[in-house]
Amino acid sequence: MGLTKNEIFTDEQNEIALLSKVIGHPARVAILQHLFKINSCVCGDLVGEIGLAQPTISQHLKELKQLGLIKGTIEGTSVCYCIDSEKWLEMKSVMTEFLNQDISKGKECC
Amino acid sequence: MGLTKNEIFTDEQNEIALLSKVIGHPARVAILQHLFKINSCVCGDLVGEIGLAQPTISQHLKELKQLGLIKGTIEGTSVCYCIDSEKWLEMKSVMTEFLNQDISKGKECC
DNA sequence: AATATTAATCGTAATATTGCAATAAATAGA
DNA sequence: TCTATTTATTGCAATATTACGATTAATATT
Repeated sequence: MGLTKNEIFTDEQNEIALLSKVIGHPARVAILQHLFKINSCVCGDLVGEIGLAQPTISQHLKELKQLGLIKGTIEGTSVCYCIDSEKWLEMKSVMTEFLNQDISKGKECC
Repeated sequence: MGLTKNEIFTDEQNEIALLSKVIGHPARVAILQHLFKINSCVCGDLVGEIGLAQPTISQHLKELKQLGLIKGTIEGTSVCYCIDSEKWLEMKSVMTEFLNQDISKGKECC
């Protein structure tokens, strides 16, 4: 089938999965890291920075944008992208809560 | 092509992506949450807990196991699964570092 | 031994993802 | 206006993922 049955899961489970899925590709990780590294917008040099073809980068940017993690501004003939800090903090909060679940040692049986 | 070009990315980028990819499905999120919730091993009732068929659950468990996030112990005719706390903490560390990248407001341009 | 129970594996269908060439769209500059 | 530059979109091929029925494997129970 290839179709995830989202309807049987909670909103929280679906949100965690959706956020993680977008991070789940090294090109998108690289794009985000680059945006953090230059600590500003990137206006055009992403294709040179990451080693993928322009349409491929464009597609990854689209996914990041759709989720709201980055925003783009048209700047003449090029487009400037930067992290949407509000959405980033929201993701950080959701993911941190998930990751911080306690592992109690007492009841282990494996 | 459908084939991720892992070789052009750093080990760190690939690790972050790989970890996130496994979390990137609500069934696997639900399995992990359930393991945390019962705070012990789960021996057999996962198919009833999550609403997916037994082979599907088995497949998701396999992926979680392959990454090392859970471990299973054969217990008679059933199998007990629990979080591998060492691996979980490792993932938490990698993901937290990624998520904690600083968003400096000074140089925004979008 | 025969049967029941449980989980893994196999096979398969449907859908999603990745990547890129070709093309289009939009603006800047000559 | 014409051309160059840059990004988005389209179309397509290859591979991956998701889901499940059928089957297998392994152990428990009778």
